[in-house]
Amino acid sequence: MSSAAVLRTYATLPSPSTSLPPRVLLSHNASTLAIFDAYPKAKYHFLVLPRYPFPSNNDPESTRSICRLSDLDDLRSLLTKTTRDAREQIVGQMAEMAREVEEMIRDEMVKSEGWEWRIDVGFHAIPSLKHLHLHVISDDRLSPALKTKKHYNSFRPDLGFFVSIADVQRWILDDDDTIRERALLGTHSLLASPLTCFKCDEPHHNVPKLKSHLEKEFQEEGRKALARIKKTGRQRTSSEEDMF
DNA sequence: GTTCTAGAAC
DNA sequence: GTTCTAGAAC
Repeated sequence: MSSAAVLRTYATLPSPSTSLPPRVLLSHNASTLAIFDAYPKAKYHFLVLPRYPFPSNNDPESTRSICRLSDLDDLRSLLTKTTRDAREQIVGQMAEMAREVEEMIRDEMVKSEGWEWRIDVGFHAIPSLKHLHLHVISDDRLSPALKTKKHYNSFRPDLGFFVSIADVQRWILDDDDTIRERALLGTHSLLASPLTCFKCDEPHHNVPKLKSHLEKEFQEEGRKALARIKKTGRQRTSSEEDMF
């Protein structure tokens, strides 16, 4: 399947685990699905989708939905069309599933590479696929499917096109329309921003050169992390541990 | 979102 | 001459 509606198809399945193969479905619960991104833009890249009908936290068994299907088109419609209570529940459930996915990714990182690296969790301001989806993506950005400047810039954590889940949760708490409107101003033109490394700001002439630089960044991070683990027995400092 | 490919960039 | 990008088609 490869239409723009594929995510919506997944999100409306009454029984995801019997309809989707394990190479597509990572996990699910009453309100959300976690799936493998079909064209991963990093070593680890998953999507978290709200299911429809979306059940209320107060009545998880009910088949009644707390929002309309069209309210789940994208981040903008979630933030502008749903009730405050509904969007709080939807984003809250998505964030919870994203945390579970992060845990699975960290386990895999330790198994495969022996160290853990950053994971970014956020939405695209202007998505190409219909149905709200939250990206959970490792910050190596090393993948054969990452081919264009657009791909790369759409996941830059600092550009405004990729909107972190933390920002979205803050807007919902503040419940301020002006903040929300300003925050959703991410435009397509951002994707034409110059190619620079989001870790060290170094500019690069084209995507292949950027990709070999990212490979170097990853190797170097790994070298440092493994050295620290060897020396201290753990990767993070005690103050960093408190954040997890 | 991807694939294909013409022509720009080098 | 080859590599790479970006717009059209899907």
